Amino acid sequence: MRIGELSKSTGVDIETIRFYEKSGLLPPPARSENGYRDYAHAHLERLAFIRHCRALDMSLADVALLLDSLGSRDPEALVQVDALVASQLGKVRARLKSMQALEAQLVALQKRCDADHDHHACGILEELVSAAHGEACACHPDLKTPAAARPASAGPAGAAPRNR
Amino acid sequence: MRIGELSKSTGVDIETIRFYEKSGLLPPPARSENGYRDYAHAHLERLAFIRHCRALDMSLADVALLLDSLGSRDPEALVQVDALVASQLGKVRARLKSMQALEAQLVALQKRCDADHDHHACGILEELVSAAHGEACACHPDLKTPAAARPASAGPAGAAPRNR
DNA sequence: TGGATAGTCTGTAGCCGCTCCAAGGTCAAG
DNA sequence: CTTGACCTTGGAGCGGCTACAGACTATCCA
Repeated sequence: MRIGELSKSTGVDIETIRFYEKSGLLPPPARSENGYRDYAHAHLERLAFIRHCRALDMSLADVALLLDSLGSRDPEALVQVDALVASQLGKVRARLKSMQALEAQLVALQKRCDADHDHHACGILEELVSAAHGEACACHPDLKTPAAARPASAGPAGAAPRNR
Repeated sequence: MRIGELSKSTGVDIETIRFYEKSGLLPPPARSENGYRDYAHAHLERLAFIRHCRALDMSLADVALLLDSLGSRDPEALVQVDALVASQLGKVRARLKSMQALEAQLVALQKRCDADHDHHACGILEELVSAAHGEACACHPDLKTPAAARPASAGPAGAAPRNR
């Protein structure tokens, strides 16, 4: 099975497949005489597994961990799998919460604009500017005091720019 | 106002401030004799504006657009602002939807594991593997046929790995 | 037999939005 | 006079791809 076939049957881009190989997630396949990669069925399975995990928004590092657990008979590995899924769920829920706050903020912003539609200026920009002044704003009431120290880790539910 | 002060009063990391300057979002401030950056109040406002937009999960490119609109009296710019907020809301809602699907999938996965706790193997891994086989799985029923062509743009609600 | 087209190879660079580091300059307090 | 806090520049690194360039191979049709 050549890389194009594998790509088509999994829906994973060719470049991405090679990228997975380079990063050690997908073992290097055999090569046919012409140097083309020659994948076995196991590769397809493994690749599908990877994509399934990625669809669950796991990091590639986490996926690598799972793949290790897959191979081992070690019962401790299974505990790790449990923990990984739980932590993943936690992450997703946290992000979900902040996205919901975000949605509300955007809706507020949009309403503000509709309301001001006949006036001389767009309410949205006014709103964003007044936020910059540190005044209370419809969409971001919790940011009233810009000088306040931010919680060191994991910002408020108000969806701070996500870092790595 | 030196960069440290600005950083403290906005909660924005010093490195990030310099990064914004480099990328043209924050205009280069005056310099005092020793070469230190010397910010005016306008910079603080602009920086707060940027962070507010980032908190709404807008891209820096979008923020740059908004900042342009801020300066101009052009009524067309305001239409653009409208559109930008609307599209942002659309993006957030789409992502929200896929995150919710994702949550459900993870919960299903977790349940599967609890159920199998006394058995010889962890249900989670079995589940993920069976997904790789293309069998129906509790958490990802829409991925039954891996060979099926994927919708070209914007994958199913099932939260495919997000691209740019 | 030749040429077009499609597939594959390697390697490198770019994207976003930061974040961190090294190596040095500047300044106030003790 | 040293210590320590602050500032400067430039460059590299993160994750997870994505997009090249330039070369080779394979397959088709005339």
